[in-house]
Amino acid sequence: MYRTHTCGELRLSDAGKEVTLAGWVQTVRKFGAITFIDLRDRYGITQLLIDEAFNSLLEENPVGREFVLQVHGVVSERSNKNPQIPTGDIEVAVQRFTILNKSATPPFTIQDDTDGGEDLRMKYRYLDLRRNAVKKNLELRYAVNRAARNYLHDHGFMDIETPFLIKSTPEGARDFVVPSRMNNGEFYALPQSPQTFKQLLMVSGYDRYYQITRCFRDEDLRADRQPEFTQIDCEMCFVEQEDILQMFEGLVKHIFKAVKGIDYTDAIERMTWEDAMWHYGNDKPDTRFDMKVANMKFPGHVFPGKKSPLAALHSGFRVFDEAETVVAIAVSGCSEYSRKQTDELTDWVKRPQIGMQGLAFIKCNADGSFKSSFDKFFPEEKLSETALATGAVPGDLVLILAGAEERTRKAISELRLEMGRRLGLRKADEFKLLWVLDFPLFEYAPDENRWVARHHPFTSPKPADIPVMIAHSPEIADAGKYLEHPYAGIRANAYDMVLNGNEIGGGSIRIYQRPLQEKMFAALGMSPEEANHKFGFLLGAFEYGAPPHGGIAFGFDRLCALLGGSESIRDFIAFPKNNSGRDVMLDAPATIDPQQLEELGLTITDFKA
RNA sequence: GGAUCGGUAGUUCAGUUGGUUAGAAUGCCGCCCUGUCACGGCGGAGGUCGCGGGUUCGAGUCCCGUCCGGUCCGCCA
Repeated sequence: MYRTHTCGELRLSDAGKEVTLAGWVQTVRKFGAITFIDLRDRYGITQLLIDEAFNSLLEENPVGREFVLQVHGVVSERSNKNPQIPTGDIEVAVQRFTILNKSATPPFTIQDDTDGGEDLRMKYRYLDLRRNAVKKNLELRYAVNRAARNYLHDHGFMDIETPFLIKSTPEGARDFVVPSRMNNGEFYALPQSPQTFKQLLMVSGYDRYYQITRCFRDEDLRADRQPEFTQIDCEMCFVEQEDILQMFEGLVKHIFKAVKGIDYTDAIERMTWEDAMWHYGNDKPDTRFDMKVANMKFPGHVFPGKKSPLAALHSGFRVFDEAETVVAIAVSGCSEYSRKQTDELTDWVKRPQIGMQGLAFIKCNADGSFKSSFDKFFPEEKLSETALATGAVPGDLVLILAGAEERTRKAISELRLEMGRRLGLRKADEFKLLWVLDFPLFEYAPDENRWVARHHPFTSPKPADIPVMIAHSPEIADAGKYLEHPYAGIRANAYDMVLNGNEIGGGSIRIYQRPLQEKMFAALGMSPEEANHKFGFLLGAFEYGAPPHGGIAFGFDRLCALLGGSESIRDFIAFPKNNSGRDVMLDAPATIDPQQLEELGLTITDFKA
């Protein structure tokens, strides 16, 4: 037996016990004749005391950081206690120890506030994982996993594994591709999600399915995007949208309670996609703070039901008059911004990533007067009218952006988030959930001049919009007027769950009837032959009693990161890839032997050796 | 595919207008220290300034290229 106790469990009540511990050396503190060693394992740190009588042991067997020790000794009360650690009342007076393994000096310190940079920590990830900070994240991940499984199990969901070696479908993200040795010249693809399999399981009658499983997408990465990532993937039979919303609202609340101890008792707020775009310029708004977007001017067909408060306003200010869209936000308490500060904000919106030409502003002074960056074009009552539309009060700074609809709306959304951040309105310990509903079913792809599925091609339209889809063909005569095509107004039976401005889950009620699925493929520009080649198995399954069904998938890594208060998902994945999709520890991807290539019937024609 | 920031001691970083021998902290090594827990004190070792080219009397510093890493845009049904 290597140990009788872990390094995290001994307390004052254990004083006098003879124990054996095993672990890693955190630090060695030497004081002439006596030496303290902090011994660490997954469970904590226990101080070892090697006193005068045993000091020769240490001289004969020098011990350094990260050495693996087995020690035998007696638990004793410390004369100087350390209230900062759970084992701080005791120490183990060592009588004998064994160096189970030596360690080279680690390239960075194994501490909460390590001196190691990201790159180095990834290269030596097995050392990084010894750090408390990373360990806490993996523990949180496991807690979320367990909470999800418990909830889903309790609600009759069954975990069923689906294959990783499947067929490539060029719709959507790029596939990772795996060559087949036994079928030369042919390739598997790794799943972007188990989507079609879970739908087939519904056809098979497994009416509540879940899987916490890996998905693969060969697209460029971000702090919150990895080429392989984990989803909590769920599907249910005989459900409508409302059933799904209820069930998974419950799941997320259960996770909050189990993992963070948070009672999220309010019903999760719901918002249509159109309202999200209208009020926040964004389909995943951060609703922790208000600062809603005021729409001064916009093309009517984007928001057919909306009226702009200042649509009729003719300012004589060309920046506004010639813009497709004018939007504004009121930033609380910032009317005293200096020229330097407003210039800095202007530079911020001019950055290529935002891409605005400039920034107009109105200072709503405390005395009720207004001062704007475009005073000579606007009489004061129009400034007041504009400010009023944003809900500004004296002391506020109204920021106005003008330009092309899509870009401007995106920019005001970014500006809103940035101002929210600067004003400290995006608190890491506050959690605000939101359902976004009624997404458009289709999106227009200008470069291909066709409709693409905004969610995926298995998403059902809103029942009310199905006749529109069936009645019209997808052809777009004038690409510039695609918004006037009936398909632009078709809404999807789809829903996203948003947490603090991050999409953490999304799903839909699926199409389950062959004719409608065929119509959908046709709407996406797929010929019947093509549809049959790619998705014949699904169309076939729909011939044999497919039940109504729908589901949702949560981004597990991202959910964990958000619950852990981090923007980056890397520290919540044991062995993540870097920004270029490389595993710097394994140095993967890598070339393979010519023999392997030959077996696979592959020739590399163009690569930088 | 694009933008942007960075690459200097094992590590994290500083390095002025281009100017003598490139610094700090930490880690590492040695000596001292009987109550530390970020121990402390003294001493020491440690550098191809990512790589290649250019400008210059002179380059860590300026220019061009390239590689690596971070962040973002495009992309991610």
